[in-house]
Amino acid sequence: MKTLTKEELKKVTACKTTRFYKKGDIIFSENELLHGVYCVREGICKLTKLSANGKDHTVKLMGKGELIGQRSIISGERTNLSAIALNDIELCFVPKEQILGNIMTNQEFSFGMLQNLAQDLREAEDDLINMAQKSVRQRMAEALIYVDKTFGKSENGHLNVNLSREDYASIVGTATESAIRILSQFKKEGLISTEGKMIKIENLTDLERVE
Amino acid sequence: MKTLTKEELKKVTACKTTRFYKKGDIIFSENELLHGVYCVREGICKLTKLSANGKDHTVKLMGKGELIGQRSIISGERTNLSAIALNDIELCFVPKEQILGNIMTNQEFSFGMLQNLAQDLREAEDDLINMAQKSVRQRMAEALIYVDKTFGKSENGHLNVNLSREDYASIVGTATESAIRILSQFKKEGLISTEGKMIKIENLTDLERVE
DNA sequence: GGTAAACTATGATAATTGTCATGATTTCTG
DNA sequence: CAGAAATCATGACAATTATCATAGTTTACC
Repeated sequence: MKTLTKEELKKVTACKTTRFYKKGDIIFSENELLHGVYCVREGICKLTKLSANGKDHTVKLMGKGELIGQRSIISGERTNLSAIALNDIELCFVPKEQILGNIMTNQEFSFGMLQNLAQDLREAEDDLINMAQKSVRQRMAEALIYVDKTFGKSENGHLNVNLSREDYASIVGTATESAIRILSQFKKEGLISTEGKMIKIENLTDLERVE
Repeated sequence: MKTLTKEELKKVTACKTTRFYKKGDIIFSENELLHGVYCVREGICKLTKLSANGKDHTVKLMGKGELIGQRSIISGERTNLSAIALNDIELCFVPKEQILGNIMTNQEFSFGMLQNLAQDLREAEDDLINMAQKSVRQRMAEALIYVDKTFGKSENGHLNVNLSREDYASIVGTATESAIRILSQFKKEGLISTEGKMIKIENLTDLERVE
């Protein structure tokens, strides 16, 4: 957004609206036509896809400042993922006309968008390869590290984002029971500790070494 | 490329060069800085990533008309994948200055690029979810259908692209032995037939239904 | 055309992960 | 605060997939 001129920014500000969602609310579902993009102001949401067996897989967690729905707006296709609030969140909605207009008239904005997508693509490819080549145990360790690095921890050291075991299973791509089992193992091994559903990383170095 | 003006096209044509590679040749490796993008003129190549255990995973097969390396050029990062020729191929190389120049001056070209990346991103996300949620058997069936749909078959019905069992294993994300076993099963079930390493799809309908 | 190298095939077995069942905790809500 | 609902935990077992071993086939090349 920082690539827009003052004039353009004024227009965007004029037409953007703020929306609030509660934990568990669906921002949009798979196979919808979006009318704009969302930017996360506060809170966290997940992008997921439902599978045939009723489970869903979490492709990405989105935090403050991240754009949701840009891919669909650019390609003009329906959404391939759904977006669901993981806690109470505040989004700012910008109509697609605004986005597409700026893309066609402001090269810098357009290039910024290109870089965003390039980054997302790289991440998706890396995730694909992790999924293909790493064990559930290793992917779980990486998921914990990812949540830690991306969303930080509170004063007492617990991960800021409170995900259920089911959420972790959905990120890692495994059964909920397997996720629980592995987290229990990590606890026994002293890699993490838990307090209710809150998780604290106790030994990052060894967690990074998990194989 | 069709979004360029005559003038711009003339410039691209002036600086582009044609390169030939033999089967197995490395076009570029992981973690390289690219000086331009490649467009496939003839033949097929694969984009792969090596894992810790020495196996590699194939992210995508690239055929005639497809662009390679655009992500790296746009993000300015090193490559995350390597590109390897699957048969004798002809590529046309365009220096990055040309591409970046056109992105900054031609909105239509830039938008076309955006749509390319959006498409790639969608495919990568879909692949990721397939990897997470489908069985090896199902992914193998889909790989065969993909190769059939994308690269077609010869007069006698065999798949045009001749991939080794190891190549299939790398696409599906499994051990070579598992890939061989599953193809043998498919053969017994009458879904496919083979002649040497050439594969013919005998029953597409049932292959699509594999679970 | 023969030989080495690469690839395909298949069995036996082990490791990983999923599924089902059941109970303990925690969290939510009135 | 109590009861219900959701979540977490763990065992037993089944299914899937990987690994190792070994042999047959095809392909490439001198």
